[in-house]
Amino acid sequence: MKKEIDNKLNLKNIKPTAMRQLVLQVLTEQKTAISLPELEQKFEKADKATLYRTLKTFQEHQLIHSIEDGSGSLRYALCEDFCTCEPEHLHVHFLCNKCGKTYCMKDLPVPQPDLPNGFEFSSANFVVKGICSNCKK
Amino acid sequence: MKKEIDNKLNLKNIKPTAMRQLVLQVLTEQKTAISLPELEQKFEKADKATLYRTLKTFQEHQLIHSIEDGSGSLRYALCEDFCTCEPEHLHVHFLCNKCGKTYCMKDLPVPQPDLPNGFEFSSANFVVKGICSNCKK
DNA sequence: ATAGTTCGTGCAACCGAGTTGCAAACTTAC
DNA sequence: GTAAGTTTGCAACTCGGTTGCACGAACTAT
Ligand SMILES: [Mn+2]
Ligand SMILES: [Mn+2]
Ligand SMILES: [Zn+2]
Ligand SMILES: [Zn+2]
Repeated sequence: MKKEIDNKLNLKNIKPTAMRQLVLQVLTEQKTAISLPELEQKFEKADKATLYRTLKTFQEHQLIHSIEDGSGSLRYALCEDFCTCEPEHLHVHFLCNKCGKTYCMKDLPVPQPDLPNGFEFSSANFVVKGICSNCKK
Repeated sequence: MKKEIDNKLNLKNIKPTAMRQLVLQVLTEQKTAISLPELEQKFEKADKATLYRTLKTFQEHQLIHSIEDGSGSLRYALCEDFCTCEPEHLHVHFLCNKCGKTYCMKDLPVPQPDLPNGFEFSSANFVVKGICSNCKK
C-alpha cells in the first residue's frame, strides 16, 4: 500500500523520495532482518551507496534498527511504531545457524544485567544463535 | 613466566611454537579483549595471516573465546581454565563507548531467554554498551 | 519565472577486517 | 640422513562498509 509507506515516512519526518519508498517497501515485506548486500540484491539495478545512505537515514529517524548478529554484515529491521530505540525497548535477536536468517524477538526484552560498580549501561546487543522453527521441522 | 605459557598451551594440546608463545604472552597481559588488528600492532613486525591462524588455533582448542562486540572487528580473550565454551559458561561482555575497550564480565552469566516454540538455543552473544568504570571517573 | 541553494542520487574509488594459496622454513617420524 | 607433515611469511584477494564528487531534482527567495 503506497499510502501507508508514505505515511510511515512522514511520521518519522523522512522526505518520501522514490528510492526511499522502494526501500521501505522491501523492508516491510521482510519477515526477518535484512543486510545491505541482501537489500542490494532485491533490486535489479541499484547503487550500494544510495541504499547505504537510505538505511542510514532510516536509522537516524528511528524507522529501523540495526542488529549486529556477527554474520559479517549488519542487519536491519523495521522498528515498531512506538519504538524510540531506547534501552527499555530493546529486544533479543535470533540468528539461525542453518538458514542464516535473523529474527526480531519482539516479545523478548533484553535483560539489564547488574553491572559492576562504575559501569554505566547505555545500550545492548543480545543475539541468540541456534536453529529456527522453520529449519527445525 | 615462560613455564606457565607453555603449560597452558600443553594443557590445551597446542604445540608451543615461538609464535604461539609470544601471542599467548600478549593475550595474558591484556585486561580487556583484543582484536586481530590490535594484536598486530603489539608486534614490531608480525604477519597478519600468522596471527590470524594462531588465534584460530587457540580458539579451536578453547584457549580463547571471541566476542562480536560490533566494533568492526572480532575481539579475543583468554578462556578460564575450566571453560569449555558451552552455553552455560557464556558471560556478558561490555564495550565502552568512550575508550572502545571490551571487557569480559566473567561474573555475569548470559541469561537463556524463553524462546518461542521451535527455536533451539545453541549459543549467544550478549554485549552491553556504555561507559566503563575507568572512563567514568 | 529566474537564480541560488539545498538535497538526493549514481558512480568510482577507497578502507579495513578477514581469509586463502603458495612456497619456504622448520619439525617430526622413520 | 631423507621424507612427510606442520608452521610461517608474503602476497593477493574478498567483501562490507564508507566517502568524494559531480550531476540533477527540488525547494526558496527575489
Ligand atoms: Mn529487532
Ligand atoms: Mn569474555
Ligand atoms: Zn533457520
Ligand atoms: Zn572506557
